[in-house]
Order: sequence, then C-alpha cells, then structure tokens
Amino acid sequence: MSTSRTSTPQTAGAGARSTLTRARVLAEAVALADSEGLGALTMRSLARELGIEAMSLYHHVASKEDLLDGVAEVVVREILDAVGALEPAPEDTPPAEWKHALRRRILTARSVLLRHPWAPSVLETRTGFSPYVVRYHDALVALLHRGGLSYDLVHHAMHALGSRALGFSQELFDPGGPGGDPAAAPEPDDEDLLARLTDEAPHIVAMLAEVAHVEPDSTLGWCDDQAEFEFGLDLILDGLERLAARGSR
Amino acid sequence: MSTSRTSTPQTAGAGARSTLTRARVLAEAVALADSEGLGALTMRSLARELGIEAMSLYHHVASKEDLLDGVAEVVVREILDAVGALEPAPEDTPPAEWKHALRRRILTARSVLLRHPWAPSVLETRTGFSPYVVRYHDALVALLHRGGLSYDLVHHAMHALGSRALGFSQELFDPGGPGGDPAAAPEPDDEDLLARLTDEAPHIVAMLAEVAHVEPDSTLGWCDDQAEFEFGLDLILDGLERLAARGSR
DNA sequence: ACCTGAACACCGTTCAAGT
DNA sequence: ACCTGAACACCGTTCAAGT
Repeated sequence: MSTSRTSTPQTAGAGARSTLTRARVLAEAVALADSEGLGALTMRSLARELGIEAMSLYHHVASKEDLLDGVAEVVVREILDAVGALEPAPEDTPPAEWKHALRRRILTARSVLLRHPWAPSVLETRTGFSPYVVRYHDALVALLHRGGLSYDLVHHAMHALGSRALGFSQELFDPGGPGGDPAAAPEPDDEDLLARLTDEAPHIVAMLAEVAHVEPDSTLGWCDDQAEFEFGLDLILDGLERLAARGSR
Repeated sequence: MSTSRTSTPQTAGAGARSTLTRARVLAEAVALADSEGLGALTMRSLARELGIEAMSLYHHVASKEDLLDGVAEVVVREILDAVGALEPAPEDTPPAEWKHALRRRILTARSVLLRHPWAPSVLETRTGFSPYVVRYHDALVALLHRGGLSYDLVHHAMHALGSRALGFSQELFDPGGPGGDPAAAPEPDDEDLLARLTDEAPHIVAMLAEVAHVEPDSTLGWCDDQAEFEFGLDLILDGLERLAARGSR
C-alpha cells in the first residue's frame, strides 16, 4: 500500500511521473522496505510503486545490488544527519568525554535503525566501502583518538564494536529484533515450545524463570532489546576505558 | 566439483543411489556450500550433485527453508562435537575457571565455523529454536551459573555475547571474514581505494598507517580476524568477570 | 535521453503421474 | 514409498525497439 500514486501532481492520463531520479528511486525503495519488508522489495514491485516499468529502473540503478547499495546509503545518511544534530557538536565535546560522546552517537544510530528494521540485514551484506559508512566510522575513530586512545587501541575498539558501532547487534534468539524480518517472526506458541525447552535447555529455562518480567508459562517474554544492547555496549566501552587508562594499552 | 558420483558403490547404469536420506541430503548441501559457496546451493544444483531430480528432494526436506534449517543443524552439531571433545570435560572444570572454559568453548566453535565460512549467514537467518543451538547455549548458561554468576548476570552475558557465543562476529569492513561470501570479496584495488579513503576517512587512514603490519600503500592490509575476535571476546569476558566479582551485580 | 515490451535464464514449488 | 516430468509463478536482467 502506498500513496505514491497521488503524492505528486501529474498530467492527466499517462503514468509519467514528474521525473524519475536515482534519489526518488532509492527513497521509494526505502519506503517499500519499511512498509512491506525487505522481501517485498523487488525490481518489479518497486517499479509498480513508482508507476513505471521494471526495466526503466535500470536507467537510475545499475543492478539490484546497486539498488541495495543505494538503499544502505540512504539509511546511513539518515544516521549521519541524526548524529550530526547532536548537541554539543562532536568537535566541541571535551576529549575526556569520548566515552559518553561515543555512546550517544551509537545509541542515536540505533534509534534510526529502529525505524528501518530491515536495514541491518542490508548493511551486513554490503561488501564495498560505502562513503557514508566510512565517514561515520571515521568520525568515531577521530573521537576516540582525540580522547587519548592510541591508534592501536582505537583499532581494536572498532573491531570489538563491529556492527554495534552502527547501532545493531547479532542476537541469535531475537527474531523480532532489529535484524529480523517481521513477517518471519514466529508466534511463540508457548505450550509446546516451553515443554521442548524444558527438556533441551533446563538451565536457560531456569534462568528465564528468574529473570523474565513476565511469567515464563504465560509468554516466553522476549527480552528488552534496548536494555541488553546498552548493557553489551557499556561492557565494551567500560573495558576500553579501563585499557585506555592503563596507559593506552 | 564433487566426488559424490563415485563415493559410494552403486548398481551399474542408472542414477539410483544407495538410498537417499535426509542426513545424506544435508551432508551434500554442506559440502556444496563449502566448495561452491552458499549462492550455489539451490534445490536444482543440490539434486544434480546427488544424481537425482530436484523434486525428489522434497521427500526428505519440506522446503528450501527447511533445508537451510537442517544445514545449520549439521554445522552446530559439528560445533557440539568439537566442544564436547574438549578436555577436561565441562562438568569437571572447576567452577571458578568458568571464564577460561567459556573462552575455550567459543574459540572452538569459531574454529569449526572457519571451515564453513558461509555458515554465519545461514545461522543469522534461522529464526526458530534449533535444538542444537539451544543445547549449545544451555551449556554456556550452565557453565556461567555454576561459575557463580547470578542468572541475571548470565542473562545479560548471553545477550552481550550475541553471535560471538557461537564463534562469529559482525565485521562491517571484513568482506573476506567468516561471514563473507568468498565470491563477493572485492579486490582491494589499492590505488583508487586508498585515494578515496584518504579524502573520506583521514583518521582511519592515519590509524591504519600506524597499526597495519604492511605498508598501507602496498595493500590495505586486512586485519587479523582471529586476534581481533579474541580481543573483543576478552573485553566482554573480562567485563563480566569484574561484574561477577562485584557481587553478582 | 529516457522508457518500454517481449524474451531469457534462472529460482522454489505444485501437481498429476509414474514405479 | 519414493521418484519423476511438465508446468506455474515468480526472480533479475538482456536486447531490440520505440518516443
């Protein structure tokens, strides 16, 4: 479902739209993935949404792969905008506050990704050096180095953060999380699943019984993604801080 | 390329193989992904490899999705076998050594995944609760809890580890890493790339110039995946240890 | 220059039919 | 019961042709 049909004025009958640009193609692709999921983003469906024939897309995009590159770029640019709007500006933050500044940037990036739950799986598969991704990471490197961390430690830090630097993490048991396809999220189907888990994973069940906010037999109680993300992030940031204090490692 | 054609005796002419089982289908799927990459694993190519018609696969596998579930299961079972062979056995390790025991298990899991570079991208997309994945994580939970960590801290720990618990991590700039498709790994194309990066990412370039073992203008010098994985893992494990010492948090 | 229709070489999968 | 061939509904993409 989309309002693209009527969102811009056009000459009466034919399907010709104002003028197609790469930017409009990418924006529509993002909108389509937002509303229908990444699986629904095909060259044909995207063209339909734009009131155009599939083959016309190839005038603005070299291939499906290039389309996904562009889509990733749009999302990361959105992150850069959000992060750039932070106060105080990164250059004005006292170097010693690198940890809080980094934390804030990463959580801001995450808040953008929460609006595009499909984005992590696209970002994961981009192998090239997208200019905006590089620029984002370069700013993080600058922040850490200005904070007094040696380049050696900064390098380790970037690896340790991994995709967390962009605000998402790999949660193997979190089908509803930022990386998951909403359509693929299974109904917890509590009764059977819990019985199975009690057999196969008694310790996990015991853990969840103690930890989960809800009773484990009512729903399985998906965990608080945001809180767990921050826990893991802080674990890493605190560790880095400790290493930095220990004489730039 | 595969030796499956002659790997088992068979009656002279026809394509009928000993007898097809789900296990044999899955084993061949893993072998195919190992040798040709995940992209080359299609129902048709797998059938061809087995000397069979594509539709016959549906007698042993409900769908492609089910095939991938099974393939993931094979890999995780391989991890469980490798981890089970560790000495001393997990139940016999002194509880206080939970950190080293956990570290060893995770690095063992990683060594298995290094033999199946495509496996992380399959594991990432499994949304169900695979019995073997659950069992593996249950053992980790038991290890941590026996080590004296509260279930609350163990729960945070599992989230913080994320996919790292199974031995892989999300490296956005590591196309050749465990998560990458070898076919998609780009030639570093040093000249242009470095020029571009010097513009877009001066701090990253400065960092790499200081850190990389090789000169940055000869090759970009991909980082030491194993060392960086261990750095990040230890950062998390040390942090957990500190929290545990601080009175089970 | 931009857009199109028909066609190609793939997918996963259904279905009725063979043994 | 297990396996098959033809066919269906999709993909991304090529190509020659339209304006």
